[in-house]
Amino acid sequence: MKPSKLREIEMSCTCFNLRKATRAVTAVFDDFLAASGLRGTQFTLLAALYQSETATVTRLSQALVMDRTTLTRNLKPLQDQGLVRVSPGEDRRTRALSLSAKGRRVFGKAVPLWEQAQKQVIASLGKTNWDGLMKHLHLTSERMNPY
Amino acid sequence: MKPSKLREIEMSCTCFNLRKATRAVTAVFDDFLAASGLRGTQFTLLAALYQSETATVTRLSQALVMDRTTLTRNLKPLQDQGLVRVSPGEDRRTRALSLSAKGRRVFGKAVPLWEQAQKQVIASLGKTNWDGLMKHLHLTSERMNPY
DNA sequence: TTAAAATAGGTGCATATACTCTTATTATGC
DNA sequence: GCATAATAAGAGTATATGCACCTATTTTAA
Repeated sequence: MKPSKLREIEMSCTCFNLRKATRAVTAVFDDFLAASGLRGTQFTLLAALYQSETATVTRLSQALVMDRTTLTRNLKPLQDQGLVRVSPGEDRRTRALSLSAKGRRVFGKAVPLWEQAQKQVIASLGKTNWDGLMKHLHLTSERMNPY
Repeated sequence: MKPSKLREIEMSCTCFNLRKATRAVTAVFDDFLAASGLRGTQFTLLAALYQSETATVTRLSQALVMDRTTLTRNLKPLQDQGLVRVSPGEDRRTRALSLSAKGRRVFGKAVPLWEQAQKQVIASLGKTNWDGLMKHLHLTSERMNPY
């Protein structure tokens, strides 16, 4: 295998370059959100639960387009910190997910931090490039997902 | 907090949308590469090691722009499978990383599978959109990374 | 030359991701 | 009404990610 070929793989691999960019952006969000005690991923979960009256694990995982079992694990630390409550659902199979008062408080404090992170990322890229990035990310999620 | 605000967070969060797209694309690559026994991330590591004569953990982590300790953990299963060899380096501090014969063989078999995955992703997005995605990902990595 | 700083690397801990398998419960078809 | 399908969720296992901390070396500077 030629060296040029290998450089091409690194430059052109959609998976690698997505993961690399995700690592970088996640670090920015985690830094800004640190003061709230939340990670970027956790902020998303709280945001999704903030208004929902009817969240269950399966429904939420579908809404966020993530694996159900991944969501279960991601909810664990939020439960442990008392931010998310898990109560009996409509069914004896289902569990209702909701934010606790503390969860709402923490999320409320985190929103301005999230806005700062978002602002910094947009400023770093320039608005036009950021718009382009988001457009392509939305398209990618749409076209890839078998859901 | 208004529902519209929350929907906006989900639609506009750079971190969430990057992670979501990454999950989707990673699944495609992992599926195609499954026959080789490699994950997308592992394929990248083997590609980087394929030609390198002077790889060490730190140098490779810098080349791939990933945390050094993450790389250490990611190399572990490849070592265990006998694909990557770790030998004494120039220093008594450093360790030299290289592909074993088996590692080269497995990587060689995986390349066409990677090409299929890549082709499918490009086809799903359309070449123009894929070009746009990659351009924005490269830009994002450049602008975000403090390295 | 030797104490301090820099470098290379690993571990502990915690979270993020997802496949497979299992259990419990509900819904369906006959 | 009951056997079977489908649904909801958790556990086991494995990889991916990165911070804080630690050890072992090498380099540098006084």
